[in-house]
Amino acid sequence: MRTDLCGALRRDDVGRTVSVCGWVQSRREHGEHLAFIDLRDHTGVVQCVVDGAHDLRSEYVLRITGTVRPRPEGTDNPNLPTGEVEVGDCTVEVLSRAEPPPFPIDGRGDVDEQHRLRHRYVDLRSERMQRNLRLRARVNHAIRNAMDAQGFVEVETPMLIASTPEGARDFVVPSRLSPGAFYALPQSPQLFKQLCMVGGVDRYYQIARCLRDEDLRADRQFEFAQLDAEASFVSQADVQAFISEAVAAATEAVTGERPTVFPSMTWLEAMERFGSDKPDTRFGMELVELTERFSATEFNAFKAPCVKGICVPGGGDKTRKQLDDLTEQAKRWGAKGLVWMRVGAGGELTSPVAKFLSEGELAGIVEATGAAEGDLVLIVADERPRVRHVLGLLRLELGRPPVTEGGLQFLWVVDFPLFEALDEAGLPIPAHHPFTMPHDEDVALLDTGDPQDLLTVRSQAYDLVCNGWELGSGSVRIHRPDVQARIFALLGISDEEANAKFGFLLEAFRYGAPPHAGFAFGIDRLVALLAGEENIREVIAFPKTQSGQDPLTKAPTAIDARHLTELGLRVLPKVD
RNA sequence: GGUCCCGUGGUGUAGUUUGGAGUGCACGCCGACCUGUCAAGCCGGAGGUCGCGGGUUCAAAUCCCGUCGGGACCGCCA
Repeated sequence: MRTDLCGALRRDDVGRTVSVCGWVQSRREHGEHLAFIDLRDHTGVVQCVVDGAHDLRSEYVLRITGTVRPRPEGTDNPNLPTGEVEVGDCTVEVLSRAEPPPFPIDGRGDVDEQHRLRHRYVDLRSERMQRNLRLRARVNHAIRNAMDAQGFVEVETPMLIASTPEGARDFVVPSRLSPGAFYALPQSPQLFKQLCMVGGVDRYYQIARCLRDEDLRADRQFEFAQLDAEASFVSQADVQAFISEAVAAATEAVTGERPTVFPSMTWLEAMERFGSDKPDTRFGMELVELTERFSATEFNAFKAPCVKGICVPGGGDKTRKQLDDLTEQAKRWGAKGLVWMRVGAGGELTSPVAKFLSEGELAGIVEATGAAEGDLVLIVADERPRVRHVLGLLRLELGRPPVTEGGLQFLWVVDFPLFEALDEAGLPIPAHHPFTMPHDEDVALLDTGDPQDLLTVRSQAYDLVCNGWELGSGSVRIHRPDVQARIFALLGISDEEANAKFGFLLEAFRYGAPPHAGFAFGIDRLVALLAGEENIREVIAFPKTQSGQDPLTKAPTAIDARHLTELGLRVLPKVD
C-alpha cells in the first residue's frame, strides 16, 4: 500500500515515484488548483502538492502517490527533516474521512488530560505519545537483551493466583467454577519466582504486569510493569550488578549514553541526610543535625529527642504569609510546628522564636547549616522519624527540580532495616516482606529478647532510586527453614498461619532450595524519567485517572444480574 | 480517611480579587477569495446550561454552602 514513510523522504529520494499513507496534519489552499497537504505518519510529516484540496480535511486518512522532487528555490523548510523535498504530481486516495479532532494534536499548548484520555486513540497520534510509546518499546527491548545476555530465562507466571493478606490490597476475580471463591491478580510474581529458583531455573526474569488496589498517584497506577528477576547462588552485589546492567542498557538505548557505576548509600544515611529512603540527590538542602546543639536549651520546643534543620538558599525573601502556609503544611505532614529563621547580613537570624535562643545557639544554627545572607532556615524538633519525614517533604517541596533537570542520579539504597517499627502489640512490622534475609552480622540481634534491638537489625534488602523515585527493590531471600521459622515467630505468625498463607513455598523449600536473591523495578517509572515526563500516565498507552476510571471505556462498569448470579455474587446497596 | 488547586463556545485561555447585558483573545470549525505555502494569508459566519444544585442580592461566571469531575500531595502502596 505504501512504499515509504512520510518522515523518511530526503533529497536522495528525488525522482522516485512513491506512495505514502497517513493523516492530514494541515491543508493550505492557494486557489482552485494548488494546495499543500502535510501528510503525517509516526515518522513525521511530508509536504504533498495537490491540485485542489477542498474535500481533504484535517485527520482524513490518505494514500498519496506522486513523485519526490526538490522544492523550488527558496521554499525549503529548515524546520522539517523532509523540508528540502515535496511529493508532486499527486494522486490522492481517501482511505477514511474524519470528523474534526476533539482537540489539537499538534503539541501546541496543553489539553485537559481527561479529554486526551477520552479520545486516547487521537492523542496517541501526537508526536509526544508516539515518542513515549516507542521509547518504552526500546527500553523493554534493551532490558530483555541485557537480561538474556546475562543468562536469565524469561518465564511467564500466572495472572490468576491465590490471595494473600500481606502487602497491598489485592484485586480479586470471582471464580465461576468455585462460587464464593476468588482469585487474586498478582501484586508481583514474588512467590512464583522463588518457586522457579527451587525449580532449578537458576536465573529468572519477566517483564511482569503487577496489580495493586491502592490509591493512584503521578507515579502509581493500578497496573504497572516491572522487570522482575531472581537468581540462584548469587549475592546481593551480584543482583545489583545484573540490575544495574539492565538499567544502564535501557538508559543507553534511549539517551545514547551509558550511565556510570551507580553509587550506594545506606538507608540510615539516606534518612538522616535527605529524610527519605528514596532521596533525590540532584540538589542539596540536606538535613542538618542540630540535636546536640540544643541538648541544654531553654527553648521548650527544642527539648525534643531530635532537632534537625534545612537551609533554603535564597529563601529569605518568602513573605510572612508564605511562611505561615509552609508551617501549616508542615503540621499537616505531622510536625508539631515549624521554626523559620531569615538570615540577614552578617549572619544574624530573624525569627519569632529568636528571643528564646541563646547567642551561642543562634550562632550554632548558622554554623551547622552554612546559612548565608538571604537564606531561610527551617527547623523541626520531634521524634526522630517524624523530623526526618517532615523535613524530607519540605526539602522536596522547596527545592525539587523539574524532571528534565539534573540528569539521572541513579542510587542504590542498601542496609534497609528488617523491621520498620513495632505495632501496638509490640510485634515488629517487616519493612520489606517476611522472606527477606537479615544481615549476616545482625542475626544474633534477633534473639536478645529486647524488642528495641529488633529495630536495629539490618536486612539484605536494597532499593534502586533515581531522582527521588523508587525504581525498585529487592532482597536476598531466606532459604533456610530455621531462619524463616524464627522470623515468622518474631512476627507473631504461627505455624498454622504460615502454612495457610505460604505453605506451598515453605513446603517447596523442604525439597532443596538454593540460596537466591532478586529484584524488581518499575518500567513505567524508568521510562517516564527517561522520557522527561512528570507522571507515568504519559508513558502508558491507556492509563486510568486518579479515581481509577478509564474515560475511554468507562471502566469500571456494573455487570448484569445473570452474570452476578453465575458467579454467586450479590451487590450490596451503597452505604454512606 | 484527609489537605490543597482547577472547571468559561470544539480546544486553550482572559474575565472571578472589588457582583452590573455571555465580554475579549488565540486556535479549530463552516463559507468565499487566493498558484509556493508550511502555526499560510485575507474576508465573512456559526458555535455558550460560565461543571451541576441551592443560597445571598434589584442583579451572580464572580460571593456563600453543597455536590460531581479532573489534578497534586499526606495516609495507604509487605
